Amino acid sequence: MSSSSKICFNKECKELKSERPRKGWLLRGGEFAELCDRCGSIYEEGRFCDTFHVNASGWRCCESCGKRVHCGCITSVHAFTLLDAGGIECMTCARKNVLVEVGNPKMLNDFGYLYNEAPTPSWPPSLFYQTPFPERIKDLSVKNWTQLAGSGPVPWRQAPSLFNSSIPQPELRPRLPYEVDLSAGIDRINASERLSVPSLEKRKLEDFSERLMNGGLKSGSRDIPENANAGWNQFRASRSNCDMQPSSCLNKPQQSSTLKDDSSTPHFGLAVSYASPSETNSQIGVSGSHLRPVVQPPLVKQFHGNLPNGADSLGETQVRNGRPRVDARGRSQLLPRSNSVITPLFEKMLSASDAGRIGRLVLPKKCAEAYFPPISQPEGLPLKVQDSKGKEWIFQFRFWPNNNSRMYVLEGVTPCIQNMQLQAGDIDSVVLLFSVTFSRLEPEGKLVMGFRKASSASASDQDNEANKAGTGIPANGHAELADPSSWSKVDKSGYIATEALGAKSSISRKRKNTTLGSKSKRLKIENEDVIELKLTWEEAQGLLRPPPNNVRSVVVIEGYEFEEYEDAPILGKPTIFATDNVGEKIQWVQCEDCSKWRKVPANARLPSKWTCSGNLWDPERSVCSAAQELREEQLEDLIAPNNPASSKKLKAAKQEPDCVEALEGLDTLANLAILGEGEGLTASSQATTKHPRHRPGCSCIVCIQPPSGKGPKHKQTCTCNVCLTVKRRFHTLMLRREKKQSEKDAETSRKKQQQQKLPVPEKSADDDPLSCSKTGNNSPNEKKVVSEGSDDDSSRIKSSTSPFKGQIDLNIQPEREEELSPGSDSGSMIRLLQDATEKYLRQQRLSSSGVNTSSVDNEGLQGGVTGEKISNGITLDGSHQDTDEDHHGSLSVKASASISATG
DNA sequence: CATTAGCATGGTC
DNA sequence: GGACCATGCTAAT
Repeated sequence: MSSSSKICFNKECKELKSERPRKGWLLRGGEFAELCDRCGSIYEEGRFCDTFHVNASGWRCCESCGKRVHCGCITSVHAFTLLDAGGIECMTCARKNVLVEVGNPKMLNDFGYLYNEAPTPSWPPSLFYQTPFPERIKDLSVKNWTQLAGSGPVPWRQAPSLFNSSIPQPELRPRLPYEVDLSAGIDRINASERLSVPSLEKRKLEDFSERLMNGGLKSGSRDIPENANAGWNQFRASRSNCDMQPSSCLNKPQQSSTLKDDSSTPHFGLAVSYASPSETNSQIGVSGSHLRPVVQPPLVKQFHGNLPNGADSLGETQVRNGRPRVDARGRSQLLPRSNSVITPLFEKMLSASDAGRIGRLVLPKKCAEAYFPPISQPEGLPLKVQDSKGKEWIFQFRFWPNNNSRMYVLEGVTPCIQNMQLQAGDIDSVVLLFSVTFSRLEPEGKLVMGFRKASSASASDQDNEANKAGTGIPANGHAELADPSSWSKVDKSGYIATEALGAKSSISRKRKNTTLGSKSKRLKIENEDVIELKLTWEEAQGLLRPPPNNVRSVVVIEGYEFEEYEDAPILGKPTIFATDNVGEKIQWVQCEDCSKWRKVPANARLPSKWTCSGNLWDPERSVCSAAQELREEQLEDLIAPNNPASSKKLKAAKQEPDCVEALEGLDTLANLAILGEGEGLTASSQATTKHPRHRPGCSCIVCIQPPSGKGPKHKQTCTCNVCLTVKRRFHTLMLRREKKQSEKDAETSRKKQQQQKLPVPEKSADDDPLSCSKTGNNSPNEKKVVSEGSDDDSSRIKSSTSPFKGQIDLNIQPEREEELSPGSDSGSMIRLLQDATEKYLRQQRLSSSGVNTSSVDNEGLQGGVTGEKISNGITLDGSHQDTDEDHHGSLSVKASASISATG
């Protein structure tokens, strides 16, 4: 340990360190070299090698600028990057080159969201080093992907402001040459036994360098996928797949040759990075960083809070998503070392044809339309996807017309699948044992693909999967994660448990009769146990605690403070997070001895063996003899939703997610192994068949989508959930807007009237959007519209100025806002909107003399919707760019005119 | 002839 | 019966 000596760590220097030694480079041991002031300054100025290693070997010249760079010591390890073609490049040049590309705003255009392989400009030098810089270059170059993919602007997802990061550019000074892996593939957190794999240690040292600070703290954008599965060094394989991934290869100016072994030995980001900013489980504000034993996730303190976007992004996401909070929570849990979040999108069991040589992966239509860029041409577009190893693939995302509908496929997946070692030889097992998952890395919008091992080993041992005692955690399959060679076989994506079950059932069925396969292949999650598993994922995150010795050192990196622990975090005492009656976050913990539940602060970190005596917060209840504060029924309420046994009742669905944050389930940790990709958490209620994360009632873009295909799928009188939802939302929106507008009008009118000294008209007429013109509203802003087909004079509808000035997102899934374009089933949605609009107008008419309420949802919807068009006044603006007439442009509804009456 | 691309068919929900 | 999707089939390369 550098600190052990009082002498400057620089062996060329014999000076004593000052009281506060200057920090130098990161040592292999995870500590920083402590230097004397002079050396520290020299180091910081980047002159260390120039000063002390002048005569040392290892000097090379930058291929770009010719500058001499010392490549032979730990100090300068980050000062250069290896070029595929040989030679090295100083980081200045490397960065310059990268940034030039990265900084290209065009990357953010159109497909930037997804294809932006957007390495952040803030890539730390170390990344270049550790991970073959060339790889990064490749990534960057893949920006061309935009063009590849770009068959036109496809606002599927807005490009994140990756390049607007306020995060300061890292200095080029060498730093943290080793360790610190924040990436912490959650999936890999799991079992410690894996951690013990000897080889891992080395790997960790060599591969996991400072992702924590660099990747995690700064860029973050690229981290998750890696941590999800491996690392950025995995790209090499792409070489062998060049033919299959033309773009990828073409865009790869440089290949990493020096690190290719990396890919063969996948990362084991054992470190845990748990930062759950928003989540209530404050107990773990940990993020892993961690140095040392490969196995340990160091805890990073305040990780999120310090992140530029961390919590915010999450919060925003939650808000914007408008999804069940559980989802958000799940996501928040998956915030390894950065503010990036992986949003599980969907998964698909691999079918024989998917895994076959044809290389076509059939995508569930709804998912494809919901989460992939809209495509209007059958040819589709190239889709860049990063696999769990960090390797990038480009698939052709396209569709085939099929029965007036579309059949979406991803072409060119074979190499990927093969690469994942899911390869044939046993296609059957591939089909049966794996599923592919798709997630989106936020905010980058990058598509991340993962393979999940639905079942481990051969079908014969599937039984093990059934051994999901309580938590339903597959008994096996995780150990494999520890084995690099098999790593790729195991997916780390979230829904493992689910898949395991699904796979299991599919396996058994399929083995008997392949024709039955499709049934099980469907993305259905109907086993309650699965739900439990997913819940446990969250739980697991709440179980990490600082290691017993709690020997920590605080390291400030890039302005962020990290707590580093020598030992791996331990699994803490399972607790139940809740909110007490005064709204404070607390957690309930059970005494090891008396089993009574005690209330402790939410941020209390409790040892796994916690007893009442440890109740420092409530002296009165610091002894087992003290009565339990929590009543049994209350306890049940708390536990039930999360308790595997009781969760079967799906009580969780009724629970306020905020109240119960975590629960028991150490077993879950094992599950973490497979929850790698950051995917994982799911809602507490049962998933729908449409989306693993979605529950009945979910109104996300996927779930709400009307059956796709051509032609109206929903009649105007349809009262299905989708229609009702759309209508309701639309209605609500209209009401709101109208109200707003009315208020404005009222204000305007008042002013005007005051000016004219005219009697103030009935306020209600102005304030109430529902007050139709009958009331004699003379608002100057009032516009009129003929409600076609109206058969009564009540058809006068005052809507004042356009309630729809802007676009209306009926999906209330902002993340899809930009994607609501052509490819989707917007046609149907438009129709629904029309219906809703009509409904609304009708209601307005009908209730013209009354005050409308917001509870109109259904009644209004039920009643006589005619086929009348709302072409008057309201423009349903669908830019019909899709060749498919049913795929209208967007869902945005623009009512350019106000609705008014014509009598 | 092998492979690929695209469409069609049929099973399942 | 419609929608979805696995997969078969065939034309094209």
